[in-house]
Amino acid sequence: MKRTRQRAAAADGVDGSPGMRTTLAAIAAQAGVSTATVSKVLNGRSDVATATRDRVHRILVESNYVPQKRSSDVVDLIFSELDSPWAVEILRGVERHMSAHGRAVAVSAVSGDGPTRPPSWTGTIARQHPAGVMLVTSQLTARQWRQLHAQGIPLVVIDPANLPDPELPSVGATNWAGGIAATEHLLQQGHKRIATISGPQEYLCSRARIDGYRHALEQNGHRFDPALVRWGDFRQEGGYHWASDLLGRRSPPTAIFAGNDQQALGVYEAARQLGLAIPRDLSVVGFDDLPLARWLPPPLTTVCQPLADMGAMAAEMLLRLMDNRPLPTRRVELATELVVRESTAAPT
Amino acid sequence: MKRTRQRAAAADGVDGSPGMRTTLAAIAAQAGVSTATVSKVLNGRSDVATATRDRVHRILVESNYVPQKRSSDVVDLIFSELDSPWAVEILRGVERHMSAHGRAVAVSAVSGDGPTRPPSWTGTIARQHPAGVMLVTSQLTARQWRQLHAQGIPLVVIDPANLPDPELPSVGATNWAGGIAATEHLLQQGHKRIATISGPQEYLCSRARIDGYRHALEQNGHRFDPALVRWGDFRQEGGYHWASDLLGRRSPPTAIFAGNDQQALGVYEAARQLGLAIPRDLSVVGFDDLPLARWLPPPLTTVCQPLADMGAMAAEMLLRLMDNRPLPTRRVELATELVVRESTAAPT
DNA sequence: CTGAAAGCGCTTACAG
DNA sequence: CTGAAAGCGCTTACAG
Repeated sequence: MKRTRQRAAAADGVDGSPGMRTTLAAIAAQAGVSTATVSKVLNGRSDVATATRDRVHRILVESNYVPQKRSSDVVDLIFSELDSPWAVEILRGVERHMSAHGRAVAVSAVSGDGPTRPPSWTGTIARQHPAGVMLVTSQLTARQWRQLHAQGIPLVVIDPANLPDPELPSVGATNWAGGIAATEHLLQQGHKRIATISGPQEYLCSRARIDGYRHALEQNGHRFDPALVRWGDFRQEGGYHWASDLLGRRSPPTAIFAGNDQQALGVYEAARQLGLAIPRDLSVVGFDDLPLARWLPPPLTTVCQPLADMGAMAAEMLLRLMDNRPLPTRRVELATELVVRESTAAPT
Repeated sequence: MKRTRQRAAAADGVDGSPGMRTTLAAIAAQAGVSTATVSKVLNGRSDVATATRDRVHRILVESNYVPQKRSSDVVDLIFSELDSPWAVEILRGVERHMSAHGRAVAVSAVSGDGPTRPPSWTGTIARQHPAGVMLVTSQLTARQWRQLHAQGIPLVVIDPANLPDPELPSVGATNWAGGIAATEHLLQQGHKRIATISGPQEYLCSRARIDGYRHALEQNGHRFDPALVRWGDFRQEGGYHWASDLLGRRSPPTAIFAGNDQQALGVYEAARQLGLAIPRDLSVVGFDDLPLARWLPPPLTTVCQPLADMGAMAAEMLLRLMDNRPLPTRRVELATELVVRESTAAPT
């Protein structure tokens, strides 16, 4: 008798109330079959009638059923793309902090933030029931967050692409301040025509960097000229494409704030093809300070974004959420810092 | 009665026979306590006498006890360092193939192949009981392999640092052929003093590349000069250090085969500081063909190593091992290919 | 502090 | 094809 309450709660699991896992017995009850049959369906045995199998299968999917086991110590780290040195920096910070706390980090990529991403990706995550989830530079609708939240899966976003909900814990960097620092550095060197190539327009960090650029210009009595602004893709290709475009103008910029280090590489290539020397003919500022930045010829002046620290901070926040420990704050922004190297100089 | 055999097998589990997991009941029997007590120790309850707790704990550790649960669908991908764009390329291939087969990839770094690595790291892995393990550029002693093997944990090595056992499945690239291709390309352009900076001397891939370099020289009637060979660290720093050294010689090389792309970046920097233009004053060849290679000023001539494909291939091999499906071969080497760009030219 | 016993979620050999 | 029943590894409320 003493177990009655618990039993009832388990049966309720089907309704998907947060934190309560659906049991095989609940599925069986709903399908009107025995637990043995549900077990067979789950294990792909052949001795189940097709009609029965289909019905059970449908209910299994609808109920987001996951076999119970002691909660895993695996935490998901989900990138939208797994294709840049940028990603390793975040991963390194996350891995270091999580492994120090006995957690494994499962890395995955949900290809493309756009239409290639399956609409139900958050559902897929929820069905795996990880101990916690970290999402990197990802679009997340309020609905998707609710879906994860309802399953009781702790979630932290790193470098959020948008801000769907002020309650959603996230870690970013001071992108706006970084945009200001980059632009003011160029202004101080005497540049008048400073162009910028930012990231995708729909990313928060792209917009913040552009706004910082604009703020610095206007604070210093310069006009913000939309003709000198391009939205890129945060890849070498985008930097190359738009730098070629900007440098082909009648009065080309003398400096380009490249939005990130990878785009700066593209700007270097565009300049090289046009026979422009950096920094003599063109100054370039990046963003991120990837390990390779100091090794480029010439070493890249860039805004350091502490990616590994952001990863570690997000990991710590997630651990707190997983243990129901309080979060000092939901939204953390780590400081960026300008690192002056040899890709910037006074215009000639 | 029908369960008797199974029961006995479970009890035998304590002896660590491959594939058989130790049960809590077996631990209890060995410790001379009830299963309830072992369970309490496992769950850190306080109502266990210290002496009992210690004894149970010792047996738990000795027996490599892992609570049973349906075998996880997580596969471990273990790097010795998680600090280079090189690592993401492998990770991308592994992740793509594994996620297509419903497996999650847990990434970790065992810091340092050397003394900083805990001697028992393979024991740590064994204790987690992952569904499978992939090790990247890692030293593995025969003893360590046996430890994992005894636990019945499938293992594949990517870019093995050494070859402890011909039975150990591994995926590499044709490093020797790549070394030849790089060197012959430079010879064909007319270079006579070709230096090389390889990776750490204890890595198989470093030695294979050097041997290819030597082979190409001797095949073409050139003398192999040890004074033109350096063992690096596969990082920018090593390339920079040894290129500075080589270029400071009385008769400096006119070309450097840099061992990998990151070291090529260091060579670029050394050349830049000495005022040498690439390729006019110095030709440089890399190895790997990281995505950034084509974006360097000038774009780097390099030997393409299909890192993502190597990751995917290793993933496929591991999946086969996990399912007890046959492996066509234990040792796979994917082809490397020279990619000629703008960092090489005839000496002037 | 300990363990017998009841219980949990799930699986399986077998009777029908 | 189905499910009652026995079983598995593990946990827990409770009696001693």
